[in-house]
Amino acid sequence: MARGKIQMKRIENPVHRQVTFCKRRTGLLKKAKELSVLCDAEIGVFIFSSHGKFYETMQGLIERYMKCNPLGAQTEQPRDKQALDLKGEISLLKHKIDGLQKGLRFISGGGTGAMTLDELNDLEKHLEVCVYQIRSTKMDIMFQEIELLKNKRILKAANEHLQEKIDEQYGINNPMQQVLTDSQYPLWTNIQCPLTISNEIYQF
Amino acid sequence: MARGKIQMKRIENPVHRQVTFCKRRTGLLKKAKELSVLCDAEIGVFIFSSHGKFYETMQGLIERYMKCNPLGAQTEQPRDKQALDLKGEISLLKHKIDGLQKGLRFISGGGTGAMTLDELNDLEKHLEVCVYQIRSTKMDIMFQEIELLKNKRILKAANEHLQEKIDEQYGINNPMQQVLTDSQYPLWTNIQCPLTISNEIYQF
DNA sequence: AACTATTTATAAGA
DNA sequence: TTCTTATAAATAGTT
Repeated sequence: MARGKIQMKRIENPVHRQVTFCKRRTGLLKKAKELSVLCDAEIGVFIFSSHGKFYETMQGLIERYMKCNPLGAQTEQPRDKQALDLKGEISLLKHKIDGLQKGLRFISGGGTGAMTLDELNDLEKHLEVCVYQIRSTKMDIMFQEIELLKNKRILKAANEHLQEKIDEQYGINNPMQQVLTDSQYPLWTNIQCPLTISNEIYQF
Repeated sequence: MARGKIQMKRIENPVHRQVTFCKRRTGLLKKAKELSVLCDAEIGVFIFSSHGKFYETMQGLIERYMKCNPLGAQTEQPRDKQALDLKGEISLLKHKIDGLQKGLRFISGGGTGAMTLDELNDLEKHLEVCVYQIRSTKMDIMFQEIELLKNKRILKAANEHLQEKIDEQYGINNPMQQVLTDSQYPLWTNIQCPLTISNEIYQF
């Protein structure tokens, strides 16, 4: 938009493309923030660069990215920058899910019966995969916790109790570890494992 | 940005705010499209106006909103405009969910164990509510279909078969209708009903 | 919705 | 990345 027009097509020169990406990303986020402030709207933007790097912003979080608002009276101050980023990412995801739910309500409210069963099934399956992935991560964390206990040789009895609980829920012969590391879309359509795992497992 | 600067704060005059919202929304979507085309990036934007109206765009779908791409070789041509809009909304939701999944993978891949169990549980619960809402809509549709069959007095046997199937899955004494119309967040945390319902129910 | 005077964004160069 | 600057684009106020 300056010193000569450019064609609206992919910039082939990788250096130019990267520079333009940087500049325009900043511009887009600024515009999003302005729209949200001026018009009292909720805006979400998420950006994946061609290399897969992930940028995202939503309403209040735009501030952080745009360096206009230094967090202010945040409830807690994580130790390192990575933790801070992850906290931010989690907030972003939650906001995105909220947006998703709004979208769903919009559709359902607009015209009941307008969505076909097949379409609903697709949506459902997508969400199931989301839940499944979260559950996998949860299980990975739980197994890590257990390993930690084992290695430290503390709370031996507690450890056994935990292992027992897991065996109870997932079956002793269930090759859970293998299943959990498969992050691709599963082929089965019925997920029958319990949706939540009691938090008491972490009260030891 | 023209004929005088404006303050970066909420526009109090509702008419001005609405006009600015319209103009800047268009501008934001255009910028998003340009960034995605020029830099080969995946961009998602979703906008809720203060009045709650829902606008959204993601990469390929920006075209439709910006009227740069008249759908082309689409698989089917819905009869009325409303149906077209809903198809669009559905696609948008699917894309958003895809984005969500990418975000999840990004987080899990980045630092395993960096997310706490509690945070994962929160995410999981949110998604469960999403799935639950979809399932509710599915059930509503199924009950409608059954009512239709009843009223038309056709395929009486088939109807009974369908009712049987549903009773089988959800329990004859389960007050499903009442549960389904409650669209607020449920208080229970374990959803144990089957995640999918066989599509054969629609092959009659 | 249009128009247009200005402000803003940004392409190219450093 | 960051800065500069000439120019293209966006848009605030007006019609």
